[in-house]
Amino acid sequence: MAERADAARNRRAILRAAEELLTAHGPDRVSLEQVAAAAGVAKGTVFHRFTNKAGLIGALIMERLGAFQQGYTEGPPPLGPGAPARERLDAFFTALVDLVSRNVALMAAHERTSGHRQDNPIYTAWHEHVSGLLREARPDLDAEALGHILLGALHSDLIVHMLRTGEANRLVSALQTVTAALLDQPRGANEGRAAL
Amino acid sequence: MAERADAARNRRAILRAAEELLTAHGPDRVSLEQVAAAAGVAKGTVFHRFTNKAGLIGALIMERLGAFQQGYTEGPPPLGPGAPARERLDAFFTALVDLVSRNVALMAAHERTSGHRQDNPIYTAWHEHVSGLLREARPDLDAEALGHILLGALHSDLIVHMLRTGEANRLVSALQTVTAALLDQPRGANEGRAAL
Amino acid sequence: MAERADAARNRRAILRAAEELLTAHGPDRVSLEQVAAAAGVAKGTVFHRFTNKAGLIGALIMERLGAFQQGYTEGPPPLGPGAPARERLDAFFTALVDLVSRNVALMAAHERTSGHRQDNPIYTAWHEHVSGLLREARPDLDAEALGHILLGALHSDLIVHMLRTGEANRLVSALQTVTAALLDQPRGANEGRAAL
Amino acid sequence: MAERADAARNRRAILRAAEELLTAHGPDRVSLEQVAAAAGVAKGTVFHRFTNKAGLIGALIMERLGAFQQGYTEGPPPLGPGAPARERLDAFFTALVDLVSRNVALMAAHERTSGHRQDNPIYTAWHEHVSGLLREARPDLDAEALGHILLGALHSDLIVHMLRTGEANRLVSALQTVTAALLDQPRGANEGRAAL
DNA sequence: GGTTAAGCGAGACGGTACGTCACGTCTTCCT
DNA sequence: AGGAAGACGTGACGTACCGTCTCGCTTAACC
Repeated sequence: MAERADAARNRRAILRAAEELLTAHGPDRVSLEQVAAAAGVAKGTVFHRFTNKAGLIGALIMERLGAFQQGYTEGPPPLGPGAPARERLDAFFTALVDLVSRNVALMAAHERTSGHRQDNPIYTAWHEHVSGLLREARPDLDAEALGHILLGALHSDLIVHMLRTGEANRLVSALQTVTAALLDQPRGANEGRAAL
Repeated sequence: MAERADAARNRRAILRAAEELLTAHGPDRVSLEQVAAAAGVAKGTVFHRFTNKAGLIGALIMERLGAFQQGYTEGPPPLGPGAPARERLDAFFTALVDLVSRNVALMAAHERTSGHRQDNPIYTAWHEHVSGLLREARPDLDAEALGHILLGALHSDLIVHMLRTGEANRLVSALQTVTAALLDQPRGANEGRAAL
Repeated sequence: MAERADAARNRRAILRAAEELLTAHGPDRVSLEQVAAAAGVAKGTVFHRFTNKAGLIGALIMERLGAFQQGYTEGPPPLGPGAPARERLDAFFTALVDLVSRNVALMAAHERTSGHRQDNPIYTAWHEHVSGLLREARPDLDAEALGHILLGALHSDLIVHMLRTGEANRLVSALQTVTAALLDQPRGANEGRAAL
Repeated sequence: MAERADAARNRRAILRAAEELLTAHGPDRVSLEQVAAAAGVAKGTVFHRFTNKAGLIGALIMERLGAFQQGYTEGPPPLGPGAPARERLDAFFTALVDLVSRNVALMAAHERTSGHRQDNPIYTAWHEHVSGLLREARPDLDAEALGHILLGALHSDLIVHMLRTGEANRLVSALQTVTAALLDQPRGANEGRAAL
């Protein structure tokens, strides 16, 4: 059955109210009752729709980041397919740091309320993308583990820390430094040490 | 006045009880009332001693990680001073991943209950150590940002993820791959791209 | 238009399910959703048919007590017309206590969910019957008020209490004692005190 | 430990607020949250103190009816000891109808939210009083059952019904008619019929 | 026997109150 | 006098139920 008209209206109202309150005060200072009140809706409705606070924040995140998914899978190069791996990685991190920066509050809320990052479908997609590109350029490296390390730089804590001094671009540069170093590294240079 | 005997006894009892319960069930599933009960103490005592849940977990962490501090600042090489930067970094990450792995539950609890990582004295010390060594070996790189990225790999989420498949050593290897790549990278190789 | 076949089938199924659940667990422990499920029907159907919980229980009561109505208005003596008032009253209370005893759970449910007893058509009919007979035998008494008092003995609480010890017949006896005392009382014996 | 000062203050505030709201709107139209708000207290406090709505109303009833207990057990005749049973019964019902009339709303609330009347300590005390006096005057009757019947007249529904027309005194008169009839009835008059 | 519109069934939905839980505080008692 | 004890106040959470609403289906009456 299609979503009822009033349901859709309330869904939007709740998301908008949640977005505003969460970005303004942070997830722990906002109760779902406040969200409900701000949306002009009863508390039960919020739970009915989004199960709990994590669900609500998750839906918000999806709304924000869902569109980005397309950009790096189907969009034009250098973000999308068609460019060499290194350039796609650089573009990906640039775009991602930017995206996360613009949604820090929500991301932080999400990290606090959700479980393991690695169980999150969005993170999983990002990781597959990054490790795929790494593997493409350097099949001899442990792309999976390296992917996790690189994406670790996108924890909201760190982003906030860098944003405080207005130096988010340093983070991008550093990430690009790392990828460059990895892709340029002579093959087998690290062989003997992996056994440690 | 020195700490009274009963106070010290209770302090220890609370820490032991908290440790056991937290590692068993995670921070959100354990109330301080349970901790108090398990320690054979009243709730007020727990708060009197540790202020709140974050304080209690912080004390536990300190107890566990405090000793390690000495190892990398004053201990014997390659962890302590005396070895080349790269070896010290390798040793540091090896030891740290091991340490965190053995205390994953507590670390996760700490991450959930504390504020920004970057405001935490332990993290700060780690970061100063890592970025110091990086700077020593490669003064031309942004050691500070790179330090944060490398330490990002020690988020409990990721450790847990790697431990699930018993592959924590892959994480160590990957970290060493990254440091090796960074330290071996031709100077200035990344210059032009940082401006992106 | 006559009631549709499926509608009739569902109506019966709902009544049967409601009856069973209500007598088993009491009205507050049974949701209409449970009733619907037990009847193999959607919740909306229950509301469509019976408006609300009070309506459903009311319908059940009607089903049970409706037949009795005939007994005391048109049936054979001593319950029906033809016998002296005292005997009819005795027969009425005997029959009524028995009837209520056999439907205690439903009666209790009904009392809880309906409004004032005195607004209920069934109760009204009972009261008119009883006060009519009283007035017939003793026009000098306040038959209306006495009728309410006598019928007060049929509150489910009291019936349950008496049934617990298997002494419902004591209640019948006591009621008959009261009616006998009232009808035998010398006229005007109470006159002076009513002014109190 | 004695009740803390703030606890006592809150207890009183809650009772006052509950009293006012309940008598004004009835129990089903008043939420404990409203009571809490009106009392200037958090919802949790109300539950902490009174467990649930039934508990709160029960406490209110106790407060109102507790004092009356003394009147008929230790007070001056004709209510208290010293007068003949019949006069004490008359006085008791007169006083009780008056008391209930003045607290109809609360009594109705109590009946709706509590369980069986017969399990209620106040009702039990009333019943023991009434049946004791009946037994004293007429040991040959079933004082226990008759006591329940007489007290049945004090159901709030009936009181409300009588109050509607300003005829609560008719109820008192009728009750006195019944007791007079019972006490005056020739001994053994009802013998043969009890076997029915 | 096919058509159709009114009644009916289904269950998602909005709303309200409830009771629970854990936190952190406060007073009081004990050592 | 400092520490321990636990009653207390607080507010968010998630649950349960009610009654409503919309939409799709069925069925019985009519062509």
